[in-house]
Amino acid sequence: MKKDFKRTLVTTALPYANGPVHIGHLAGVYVPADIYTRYLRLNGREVLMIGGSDEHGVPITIKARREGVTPQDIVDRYHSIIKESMSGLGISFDIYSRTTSDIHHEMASEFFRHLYEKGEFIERSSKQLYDEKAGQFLADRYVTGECPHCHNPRAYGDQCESCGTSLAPTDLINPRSALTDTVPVMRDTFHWYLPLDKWQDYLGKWILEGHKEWRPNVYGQCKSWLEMGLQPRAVSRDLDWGVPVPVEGADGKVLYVWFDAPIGYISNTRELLPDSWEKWWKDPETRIINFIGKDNIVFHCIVFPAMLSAYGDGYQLPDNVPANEFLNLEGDKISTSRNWAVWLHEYLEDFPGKQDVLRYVLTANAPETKDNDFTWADFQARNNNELVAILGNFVNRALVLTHKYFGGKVPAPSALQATDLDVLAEIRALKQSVADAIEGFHFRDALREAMNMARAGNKYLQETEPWKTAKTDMERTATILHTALQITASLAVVFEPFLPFMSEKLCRILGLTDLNWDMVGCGELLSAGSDIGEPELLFEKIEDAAVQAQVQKLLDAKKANAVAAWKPDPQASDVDIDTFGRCDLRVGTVLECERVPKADKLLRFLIDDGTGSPRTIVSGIAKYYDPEQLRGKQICFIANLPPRKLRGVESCGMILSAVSSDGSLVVIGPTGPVAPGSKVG
RNA sequence: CGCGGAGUGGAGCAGUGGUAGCUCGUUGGGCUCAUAACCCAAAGGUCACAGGUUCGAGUCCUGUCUCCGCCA
Repeated sequence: MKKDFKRTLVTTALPYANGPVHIGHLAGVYVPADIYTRYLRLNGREVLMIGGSDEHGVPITIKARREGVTPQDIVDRYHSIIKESMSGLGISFDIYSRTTSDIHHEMASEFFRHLYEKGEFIERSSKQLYDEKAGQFLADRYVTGECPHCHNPRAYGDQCESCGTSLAPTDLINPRSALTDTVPVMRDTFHWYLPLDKWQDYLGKWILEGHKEWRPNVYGQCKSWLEMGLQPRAVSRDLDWGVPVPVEGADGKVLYVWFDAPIGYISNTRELLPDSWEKWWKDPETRIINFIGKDNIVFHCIVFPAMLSAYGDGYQLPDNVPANEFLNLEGDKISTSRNWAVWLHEYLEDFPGKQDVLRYVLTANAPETKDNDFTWADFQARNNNELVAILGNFVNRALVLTHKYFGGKVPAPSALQATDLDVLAEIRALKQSVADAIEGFHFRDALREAMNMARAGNKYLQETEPWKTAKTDMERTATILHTALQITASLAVVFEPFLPFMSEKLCRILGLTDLNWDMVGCGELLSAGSDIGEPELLFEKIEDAAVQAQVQKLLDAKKANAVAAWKPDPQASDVDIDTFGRCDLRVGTVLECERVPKADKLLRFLIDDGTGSPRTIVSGIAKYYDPEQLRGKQICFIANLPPRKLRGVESCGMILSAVSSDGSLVVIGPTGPVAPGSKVG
């Protein structure tokens, strides 16, 4: 830290309350923020960790409409899931509140009014598309239509995902509302804008000159925005869900969710500390750190600082904004709407008592410099090969040996040898590395250095071999185990920010209380003669079946989602009766059916088509039917397709089948018996 | 199209001018206190591609390709 601040305020991006929290949120924001906060507390620093749900905005109203409930129902549901699951993972918020609270509405409202009265806003009118059936204005992305450039029929009002062009909703050909699929109309409206351009020089100097130490992704994106030139940004919306705009003539208008959400950091602080909240926001001795994901960079580095500066009254700007990149899942990007995610509340149910495993994996593989991938195979490997094999095993070795040779009491050491002094010195050096890494927001490095302490412990036992000295020299054995136990105690402390559940358990076994960072590396943490509890395993192996079940769960979810999203193909263009009549459709009886050798998908049929000479048809449906299932059945086929060779077998016609929403396939046949060769039409 | 980030041994990731690293996996050896765990050693990379600057480039410059974000 460049400057010696008195206290630190840690804020965490407010999760949007239209769904539960998943591993992407955790790896990006909450786990690193929690490590940082716990570390500061362990150092006896004055620190607050502020969190809460972001409960306004259009997507919540849409979800509510789809489910036929109120927006309040939606946010109540997800707020409690999020709050409970965060607590279950040991994310140690000092407060986790919500933006629908009275105090937040009051605070956000007052914030707007103050800026309004100071003349910090400009008012602008505009034309915007309006959905008459839904009775609301449409955000850009809720208008779809044909792209004027590439004529993709499913372009969004902000961008065409087919050709990548940025669009305005009014550019679209045949625009439709994504809410009701009706044709929107143009209406006049007006909004208040925060003129960011007014803060261009101030923010530019603050970031580009004052905060070169910010992460490259954060600094780079700010630089880019500043160089393009800041533009006024709307801070209100035409919507009935949110904080009402508190001025005359603003009926039907609410604060834009991005305006009110960051104020949530302040109102939540105030809710926690009604009398002393101000020193956390307005005292230059307070260091503010915003933990966020990369999608939030401009709001936290440009928009919110501009809001705070416009307000004045001593509000402090963040000292750092450590933004992480994104975490992918099994090679695909995490998506709430596609249900491609590992949900925290489900993880806690599926893996009870394994909170630290998730914390460990998400930290060890945190997307600090680029998008990273979470896989269940990696989750299992890190648990089994690192937590169990390295950390758990070292602690277990030390505890078991103590019970075996010294009846569960910390043995008194004699003179320490070079090996003993070396390993303790190494622990102290690693402690410093961990501290430096955490203070520099390099949590992945910090965790690795902490694990190196356990590695050093294993190496120490390997080199000193107390199980051998126990046969000849109990005094030496006592010294070795005394040292090994001190290392174990150091691990209990150093891992507290990362793996708080393991730390608590180990402290209980060791009888360690009142943890403090200074305890790490101390050679006399556990005094000779004190009792050590029965050894318990800190981590246990995770079997293949458990992770396979998780992978299967993901695949099932993906499939279920595809089924839910399935719609029949649109009707094809008209065809005249003569064209149709030229298709010779007939019924046949399956005489023989067998797999085509060396072809996974093909079945070879011999069909009685009434002509007396059986017809051969090859069909690519072997994945859906066993040959026996179709023998003797009657099926429909097209008789007059030109013969075609498939895997060397000549196929005379095509068997008709239907593909269902879940991708399954069913062969089409008559509902009652008919003569082979009967025409279909 | 624009802007920012990223592309490194089998996997996941560090590394911003000077002999290419870490964790896991693999192979060989050692140990046996420990959850078949631990310790040692080895194999394995044209650092996306093509040019350029430099005595020297994963690292700087130019171009190309691919992925992610800027829209909740």
